[in-house]
Amino acid sequence: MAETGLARQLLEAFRAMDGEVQAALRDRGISDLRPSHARAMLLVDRAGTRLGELAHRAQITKQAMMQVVDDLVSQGFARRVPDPGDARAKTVKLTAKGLRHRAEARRALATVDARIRRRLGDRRYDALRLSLEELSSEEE
Amino acid sequence: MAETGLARQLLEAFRAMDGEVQAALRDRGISDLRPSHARAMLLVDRAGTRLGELAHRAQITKQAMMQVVDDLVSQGFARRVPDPGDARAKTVKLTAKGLRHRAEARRALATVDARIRRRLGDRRYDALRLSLEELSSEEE
DNA sequence: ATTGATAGTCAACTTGCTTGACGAACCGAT
DNA sequence: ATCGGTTCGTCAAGCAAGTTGACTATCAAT
Repeated sequence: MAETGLARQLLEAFRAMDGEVQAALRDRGISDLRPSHARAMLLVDRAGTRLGELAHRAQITKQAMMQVVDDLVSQGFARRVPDPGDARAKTVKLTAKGLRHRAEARRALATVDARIRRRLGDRRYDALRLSLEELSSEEE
Repeated sequence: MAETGLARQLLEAFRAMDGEVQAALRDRGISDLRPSHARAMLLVDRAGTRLGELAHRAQITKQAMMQVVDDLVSQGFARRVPDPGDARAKTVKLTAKGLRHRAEARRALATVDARIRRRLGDRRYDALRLSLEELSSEEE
């Protein structure tokens, strides 16, 4: 009866999960970090990572990543330090506060993933992951 | 190595598919209809459907659906006709032009879904659908 | 020394939503 | 009959997560 296309179903599933992630973050006392910002923090290396590289990892433009990093910086979770080897570049590093938040965020994300894994069972969860991967990596 | 969370993977898969849908629409000469608007058109009954009902079907607020319908109306794909039985209400109906476009849009969406079904195989496609449904319908 | 690519950034815009506030019409009970 | 609450569409504003375009400073290689 729904006759919903696959695309919409993907979006709905994402939104449902994103809601769960937000709740999981709140449960851990992290209310100042949206899921998207939390996920961005996971991409930052301990030694610092350049903006462009972060953008590449997140599959968004560097300008978009700039705004995310701007937010993280203004919240005191990250700072930009000049790259020693390249005067154009700056590496993004997490502050101590940022690292603490990231640890919690990582756990929150893992919790939600684990909950879903339990809900679907290992076999179906893995199958889902694999199918999604195939959907994403499609170029013609 | 990716260590991407499931949520992000869902979003990426959605974006990939949405891109394919847009391309499929363009291939059929429909460049004035974004995927989201195309999907909204599919929700309109032939006899006309109320705004609130459309919003309910699309799982968005009526205000959000208003904007979609505004667009469709200003593009000449739909019109608002007063509901005979309720002076508050208006039903949204597709124009002839809207119906033609919808037919094409429906084919475009079906084409993409079918392509994915072929790519994954019936078994995996159905499993994917089922898993996604379970992810969406989760309340606690 | 020039020339072209690369890193970050500023600004403006887009898409697909949300929340809040309303007036007009409807409906059920008094 | 009419009052109070609910529902319908709507106006207005704003937000989240992106995009595109233009620009500067630096770098790397000829």
